[in-house]
Amino acid sequence: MWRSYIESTQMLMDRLDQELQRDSGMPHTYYEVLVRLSEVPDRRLRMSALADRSMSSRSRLSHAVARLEENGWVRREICATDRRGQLAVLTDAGFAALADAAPGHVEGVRTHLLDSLTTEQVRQLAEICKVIAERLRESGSSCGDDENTGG
Amino acid sequence: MWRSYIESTQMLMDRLDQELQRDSGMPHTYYEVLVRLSEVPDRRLRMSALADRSMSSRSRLSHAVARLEENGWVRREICATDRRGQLAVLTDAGFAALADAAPGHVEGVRTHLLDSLTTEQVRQLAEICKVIAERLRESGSSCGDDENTGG
DNA sequence: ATTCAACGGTTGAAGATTCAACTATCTTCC
DNA sequence: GGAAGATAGTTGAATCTTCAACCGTTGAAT
Repeated sequence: MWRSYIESTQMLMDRLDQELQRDSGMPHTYYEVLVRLSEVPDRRLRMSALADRSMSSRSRLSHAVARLEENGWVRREICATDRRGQLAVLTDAGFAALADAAPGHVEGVRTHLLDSLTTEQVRQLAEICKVIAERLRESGSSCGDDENTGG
Repeated sequence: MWRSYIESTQMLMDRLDQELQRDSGMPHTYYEVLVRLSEVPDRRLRMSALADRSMSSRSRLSHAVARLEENGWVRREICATDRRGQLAVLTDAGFAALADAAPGHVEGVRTHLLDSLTTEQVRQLAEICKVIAERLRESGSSCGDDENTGG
């Protein structure tokens, strides 16, 4: 069963990543970043909040935003209330790029995942994934990169 | 539902990868390569067969085996029947490294995945994953890297 | 006000993955 | 035998991820 899990997950993600890369020139993880930003009021989010929502380590996000910034899809702003903070802001160009990439990606998800399953199975999978994520979050002493408390 | 899928998958894999890296100094993909080799008679496999079984692109495997070879865990042999072919052979040191890493990894899978689910859910997930993988394999015009027919 | 630990985020190097050539061998067909 | 094309696998460059160290800021205790 674990074997099946690895297999299907790896293949599915590789496929979607490939399609997304081909169609929009960005990896799936970067696409996720844009998505999360697009869903939030003002299309801006603190780096750490964005990292959490996109299941990314802080340093990964830092690099990712750096690249998205080069593309003109995201812009950084300094946080007013906390001078350590940075806001990642989705630009209009970024929103456009997302709007451009989304339909194809959604279609891919449908084709490669949803269409393979019965309605009942989709329901089951949703429940299963929810439980797994919750458990991982509970037991999750570390989700980011630098969790070192000792100095 | 897709959201949950991404979330749980990403978190689960990241976690297991992290644990495996910490405990055995190798990423999950490399671990997979060793596993597949260990399961096969003579512990040796053609590169392409190994790539298929470990859900890896050919070039990824090539790099992976190069590194595993540096570690002394895998060795290459020339294929007798096809001089283009290479055999990847699991060394004794490689088998030992695998035997050393396996229990912790299995425990991780149990803790982070199986223990979160009911018996029924495990059964459901197995079926779901099987279907997804099958579908992807059917529709899979490209699993490797160089699928170019023109040249 | 000063000190010190914790927080928020970045950076550079090392490791891993992808992409697009590329070499060498094998197969097919004439 | 020889040309054309398909196969097996490798390589280097570019990209992405991780790891560990780092800097500046904030919060809390004194």
